[in-house]
Amino acid sequence: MSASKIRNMEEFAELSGVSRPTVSKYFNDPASVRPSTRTRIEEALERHEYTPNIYAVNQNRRLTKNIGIVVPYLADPYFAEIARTIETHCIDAGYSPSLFSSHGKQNLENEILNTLRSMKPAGVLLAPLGRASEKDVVKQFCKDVPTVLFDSNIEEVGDVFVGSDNPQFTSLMVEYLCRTGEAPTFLEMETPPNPNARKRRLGYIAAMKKLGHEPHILRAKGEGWALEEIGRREGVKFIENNELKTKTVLCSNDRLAIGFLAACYQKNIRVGITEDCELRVAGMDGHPFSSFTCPPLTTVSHDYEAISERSVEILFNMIENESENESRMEKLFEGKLLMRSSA
Amino acid sequence: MSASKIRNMEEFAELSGVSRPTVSKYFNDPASVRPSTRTRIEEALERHEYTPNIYAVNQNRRLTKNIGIVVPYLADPYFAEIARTIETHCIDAGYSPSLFSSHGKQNLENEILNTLRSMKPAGVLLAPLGRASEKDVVKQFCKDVPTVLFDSNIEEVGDVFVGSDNPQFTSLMVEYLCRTGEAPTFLEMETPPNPNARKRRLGYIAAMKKLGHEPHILRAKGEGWALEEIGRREGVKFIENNELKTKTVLCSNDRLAIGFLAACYQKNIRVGITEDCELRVAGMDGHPFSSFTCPPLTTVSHDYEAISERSVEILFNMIENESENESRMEKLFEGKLLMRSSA
DNA sequence: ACCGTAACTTTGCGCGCGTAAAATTTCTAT
DNA sequence: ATAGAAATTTTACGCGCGCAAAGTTACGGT
Repeated sequence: MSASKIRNMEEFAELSGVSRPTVSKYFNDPASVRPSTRTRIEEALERHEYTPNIYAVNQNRRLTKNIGIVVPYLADPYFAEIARTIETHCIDAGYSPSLFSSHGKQNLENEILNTLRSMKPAGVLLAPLGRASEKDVVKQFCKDVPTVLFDSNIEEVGDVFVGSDNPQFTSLMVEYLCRTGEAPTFLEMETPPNPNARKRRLGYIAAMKKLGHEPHILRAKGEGWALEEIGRREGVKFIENNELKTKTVLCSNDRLAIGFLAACYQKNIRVGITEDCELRVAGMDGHPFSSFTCPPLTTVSHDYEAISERSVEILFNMIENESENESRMEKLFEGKLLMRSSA
Repeated sequence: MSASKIRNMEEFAELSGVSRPTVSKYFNDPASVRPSTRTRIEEALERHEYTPNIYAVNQNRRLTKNIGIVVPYLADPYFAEIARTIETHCIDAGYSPSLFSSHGKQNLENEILNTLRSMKPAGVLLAPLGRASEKDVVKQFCKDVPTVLFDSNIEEVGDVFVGSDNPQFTSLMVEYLCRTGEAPTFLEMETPPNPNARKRRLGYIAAMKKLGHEPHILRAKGEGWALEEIGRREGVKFIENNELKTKTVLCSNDRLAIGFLAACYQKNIRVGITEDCELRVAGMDGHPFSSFTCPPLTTVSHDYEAISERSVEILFNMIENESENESRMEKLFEGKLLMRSSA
């Protein structure tokens, strides 16, 4: 708000009639200086527009106020959504979040971890690529930097994992599907990009056996993160080859389900729970777009809010307590069944 | 790769048998030191694992190597996709991109611009909120920092805008729709979150008149970025109130169209171009999910690659040439018609 | 072999700020 | 009012590195 721009804290301190270190103290915690002093600084601040140089600040602070957020694939609205929530929580707590996406590539994930390391962040929230992650690299990173793993668990890596209870997802959905109709066939990726898929498959098998049904699994070929495309392409094949043994299909995740719905449409198969429908299709994740498919997708939703809130909370605890890493901690949240009209 | 970790450039210089400033020079441009010197440094680098402190570097450099990327809403796959492409281009050019999302909120956009300013970035690629942006704030920012505006234009703000030719989008689509069937009704937001919508409406009106049709516009009520939800909710209303005067609907953007398709499904209206369909629906944007709707959405796609590549290219030019801001420059790209089965 | 120039390396300084220790002020209890 | 403790402010130093100027080395022409 002033004509004269301040160059540094020294100058600003002079203008506000306080010594520089006091000003420094004020910026680190306004409540830590005497009210009268604080007022003088804040009045000067209104007149003179000054912000401490973040680079100088970060160079000298033992620990920066930066928080790294890493997701495997930001173009996936699920991650975009959860990143958004986490980001907001960090800002509210007075930290500066930096968002990174691995874009599904291992080498990029490694590079990001290196960049992050050199940022000396107070902590990092990392959703690893999973299967494609270089386990040793991630492990070492977790040792160097306070890190909370989320979404995708890597065995024995890091001190904390926060995510969803995948077996619960499947058993919940399988029970629902069996209760309301025919037992489901399971559709998944042959080589899933992340380890949650495996847990879901095992959960499916367990749930089916428990209910006295024979598991039946369909494996879609394909690599990478273009799950919808894979779901459609492989879905068409399965339909054409008549490999759908049942009238109910449970997809390992919503994006696959969205692709599979497109396949059904293409092959003129009516999906839904009404009389005139031939097939029921369900997904898992509670993908932001799952309520706009035709028909709207029945799915099990992550507890987005709880996962992101808890991740951040735990990370802040780690930061403040310099956490003695006792035993590895896993915090899992249950999913919620979203009954819509596809199954 | 070593046991002893290096504390600073001084130490590393000693270990590599070169003076510190020479090492500094090497890190700024490895080619700027004598080959023999370079070899010595690189050999030491293999033995000792050292990275310059980015904060110290950025504090002292006239200009950092940081590039800011700001999008209005990262949970929108369109922006996620374009951000991803831009990010990659920046990295390839040796810069460090930082990604920010305004999450549709003006105050967040302003905060981000402030953060960015204090990061002393070499340049910024900014997709402003548009209507919701605080014009003066953005304008001032563009004066302070080399900035390329993309996606959403703000009149007289900044030196460069790169985006799509919205009128061309609509005229292309209107012509196609009229050629292949009934002239379209236009469905848009009553209060669109960004200014492209206005250009599209005007483009629609112009194209319709040119072809001798009376424009007909439907306005969906609602605020914010939940476009699919608005498209569905309002779509249902329009259908129930019988406000669709024609058998063809052109939506102002794909997300609205996706919502509208859901509305049609809900109201049991068959959408498509085959005999048995009652309605044709088209969108605009080439949204990543538009090919997985049921039916797959006919739309006009942005030239994502061209827009992101050109934006970055222009920004780098501005950075290198300290560009004398001649006249304001606008670079518009044409859209490509994606004929699918919804219209 | 010698000199001049270009290319490179070294010297020396300063960037803007955090922070420990010293000096000062403020507050509390008598 | 006053000593002593507590809270705050000041002094003094260092962080790790970029950069300009000075010094040194390499190289080509004669």
